[in-house]
Amino acid sequence: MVARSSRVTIHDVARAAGVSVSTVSKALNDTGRMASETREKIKSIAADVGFRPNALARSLLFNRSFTVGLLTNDTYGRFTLPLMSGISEALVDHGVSVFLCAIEDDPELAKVHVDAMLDKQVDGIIATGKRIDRSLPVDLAGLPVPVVYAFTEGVPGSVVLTADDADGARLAVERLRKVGRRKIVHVTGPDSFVSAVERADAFRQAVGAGAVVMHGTWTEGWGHEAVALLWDDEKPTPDGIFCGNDQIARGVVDALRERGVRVPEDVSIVGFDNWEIFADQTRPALTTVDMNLKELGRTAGLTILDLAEGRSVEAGLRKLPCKLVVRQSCGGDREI
Amino acid sequence: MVARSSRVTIHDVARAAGVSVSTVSKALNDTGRMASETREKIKSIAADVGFRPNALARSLLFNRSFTVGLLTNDTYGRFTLPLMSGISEALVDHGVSVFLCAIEDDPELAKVHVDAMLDKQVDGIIATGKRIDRSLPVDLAGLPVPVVYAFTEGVPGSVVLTADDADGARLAVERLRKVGRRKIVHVTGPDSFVSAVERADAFRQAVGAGAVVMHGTWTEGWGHEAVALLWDDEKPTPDGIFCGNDQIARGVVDALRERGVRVPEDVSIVGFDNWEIFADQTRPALTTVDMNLKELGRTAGLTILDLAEGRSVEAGLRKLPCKLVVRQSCGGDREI
DNA sequence: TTGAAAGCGTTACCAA
DNA sequence: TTGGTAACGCTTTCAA
Repeated sequence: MVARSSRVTIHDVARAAGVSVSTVSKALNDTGRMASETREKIKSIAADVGFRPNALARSLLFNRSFTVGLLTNDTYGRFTLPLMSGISEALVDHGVSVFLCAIEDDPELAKVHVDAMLDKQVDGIIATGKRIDRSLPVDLAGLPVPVVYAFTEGVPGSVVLTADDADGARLAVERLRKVGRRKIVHVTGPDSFVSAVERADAFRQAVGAGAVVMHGTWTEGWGHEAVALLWDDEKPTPDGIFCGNDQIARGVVDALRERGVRVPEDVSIVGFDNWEIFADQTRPALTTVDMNLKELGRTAGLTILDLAEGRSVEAGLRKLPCKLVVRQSCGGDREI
Repeated sequence: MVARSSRVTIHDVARAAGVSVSTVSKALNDTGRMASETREKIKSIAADVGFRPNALARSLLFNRSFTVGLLTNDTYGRFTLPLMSGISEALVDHGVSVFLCAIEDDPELAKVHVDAMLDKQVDGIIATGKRIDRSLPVDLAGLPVPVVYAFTEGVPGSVVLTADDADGARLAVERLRKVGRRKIVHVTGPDSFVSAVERADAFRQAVGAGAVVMHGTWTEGWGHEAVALLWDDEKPTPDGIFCGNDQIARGVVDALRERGVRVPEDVSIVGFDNWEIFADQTRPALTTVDMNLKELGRTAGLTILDLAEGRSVEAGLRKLPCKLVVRQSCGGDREI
């Protein structure tokens, strides 16, 4: 047995207006030719009875569901949420909604979700994760819908969007230089992360000969440890530290305070990520690199839309610029 | 003009199997009567050609989209993500997908999203937010689909799910008592939050006469300040502090360390939220109350499903129990 | 045991 | 200017 809808259909509008269903359709969609009087009358009646077309029926007809899937294994949502927000913002104007699927690192679960999305005829899938050099635990190649990878590894020949790590590193060094820092070191995460390596390379290039890069973990603890290594040494201490993320920066700032080293008077600190919960609560608040994840999301959304609507998009890795968010940890925030 | 699907339809299966469309449907759905040989043969052919029924078509027919909407104004996702994860986990087994809509505090945007969800015939809507005593900027009453409120204020007569704040407070005090603490104070957020008040009331009841509750902001800074107030006083200092969230707890722990007060040897600390990024990184790691948001999400998902499938659900506010996550800041983690 | 036909709600084509 | 009809992909009823 088939359930009955309790909602207002186009038939109801047609009956109320005393015209045919096709006339109503044409009136509401501003298609076809008809007396503008009739059109207006129908529109007003439709509004009165609260008619809204059933998107499922239209989707079936157009073979477009106005729906995209967002697949993520970033459980904690550090990257997914801003991305999601950008995607949604870009697509809502086009009437497109977003299915969010959290797949952890479970290939089975991932497959279930992908199948569910395909069954529901999503117009495209955006894949995202925690790092650019790891792929999701599911093969998205050869799907009957377009796929865009954002902040996760894509298959060869696919469209991949990510933040420009080198650009971020350059922004950080540039800022440290601008406030007069000359002995700058980089304290960052493991060199098994492509992001860490790209930032480190750009850092070395910007700082020049003798650039010091310290790889560790992405934690506050490593920030403390790095400060101990730098200050318990005989060598001269740095006057600027570029940290690979805001957690490390937080650790560095706390460790320096405990040693009586003033931030930003004695040492300037720049973080990475602009994770506001850390950046704002650190004393002093962190000047940090923002990866523009929301903008990345917006771009991903528009790209998947282009693809879904048959416009061609250049394949390959596209790096979007970062921006620097100035707070107090670097100094110069008042003068500049 | 109407676009053509490039996917395998039931017609393709019928053609390949040399039977009619209706026979294929019956075979695959295990309905109707037919030679089990035929049925198996059709099933195998369907699998071979990779047939998956178009969910849109079925939805249109059944008037069930196997889709629910999750509406949130919790931009930062502190509460939304675990909730979402629970919802998704509970519903994926039922073939239900989740539309996530972030609406900030924009009523216009909220309406756009709600309309989009209704157009897409969602089977129900779960509304969630940042606090139980504020409602979303959109009226969800009188919608043609069921609504469940989770962690946000609902309209009278609706189904509202939330964490049991009093239970959380009791768990915290119980733990502090268990490790031998006798002079316990509660440092928490503003008394304009119902959650803060409910926890404080339960705290007072558990601790008894002379219970000290200090209201402030939900920040690390307030944690520092509270410690200053408590320790710069002439009065005897507490040996246990129950904090209203993990950020306050972090501030308290840091402030105590700076004063040379040992945690947990001299003072035991219990936080609230189990926000892992704070709880884990605090030294010592925080023993804290977990609101079981994932479980709350699971319950919300199953509840909306009940409603969508016509089963009746008791209206009103339902409080789900919290749990204590033991780390090192309270002590007793090894003995007990 | 199988298949033709109607119908879910909508849009588009063509005839009136 | 308007309306009948077919079609989107599927399930179900009813007839063969």
